[in-house]
Amino acid sequence: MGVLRKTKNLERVLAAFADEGGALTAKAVLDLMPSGVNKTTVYRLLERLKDDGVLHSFTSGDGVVHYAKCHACPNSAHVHSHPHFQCESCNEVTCLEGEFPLPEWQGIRISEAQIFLKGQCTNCLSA
Amino acid sequence: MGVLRKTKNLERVLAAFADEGGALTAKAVLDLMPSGVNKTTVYRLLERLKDDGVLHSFTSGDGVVHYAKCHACPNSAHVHSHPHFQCESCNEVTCLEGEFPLPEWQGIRISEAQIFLKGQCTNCLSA
DNA sequence: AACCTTTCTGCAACTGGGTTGCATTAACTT
DNA sequence: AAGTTAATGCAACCCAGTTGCAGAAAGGTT
Repeated sequence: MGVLRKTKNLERVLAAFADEGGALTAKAVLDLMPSGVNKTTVYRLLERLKDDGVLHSFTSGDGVVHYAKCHACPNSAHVHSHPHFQCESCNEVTCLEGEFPLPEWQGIRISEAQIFLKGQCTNCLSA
Repeated sequence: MGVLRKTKNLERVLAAFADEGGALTAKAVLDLMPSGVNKTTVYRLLERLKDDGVLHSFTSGDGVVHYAKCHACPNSAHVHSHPHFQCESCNEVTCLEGEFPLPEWQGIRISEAQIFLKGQCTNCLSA
């Protein structure tokens, strides 16, 4: 599929991710849209942007799907085994840069790791 | 809360986890119960067993909640930062023994890690 | 045994996130 | 401006999980 037309709603979604450095849930994106925009539209836009490699999605520890911009993603290899992090104080969810060293485990072969960390972010630590 | 009475359903749930070494979803447990048992009952039993420290729950990479027996859990300290693993061939979900070394990241303090790995399990590798 | 109390269970209704089909509207092409 | 096709809104739906309540089963007491 992918995005083919530059609509108002598409620009608004992109603007939302441009402003926010972190990750957003579908509901958070919907709340940022003007009232009247349907949730189906938001879900479809997020899905399309994912297909296009503009966004990637991941699931936070409590099962909520988050979307974030793809920074250094060569469109060819979308690995996204980088960890995601949620601050327990401000609840902000962010992508941590850099790949995570895949752990070794005997007897099994690991091909993919989804790592979700919780703790205190820089801002909240110094506050 | 916690479990107070030894009912048929409770024994059936415990039996399900005794047979399966791995983790089960609420739906999987419900499917193992005799027809007529209500899903609400299963959800409540799982919740109670969690409160009692018999089971722990975690979310797989795609946001599905799984339950598994607590092996070496001192009832006092339920950390469960051990990784969970899903075989991409047989789809079995298991707990990997041993704690995972919490990664270091500069600027933030990490207090909790949820790690979900995918790959090939021992059985499927040798098959 | 019968009786009483409390927990457990089933039911139905509901919530919340997400999806689908279809008719309408808006974007791009010519 | 007209035609094509994508994007949108809407309503209805699916699925996992929750809630309130009435009735059934456990366990204790006599």
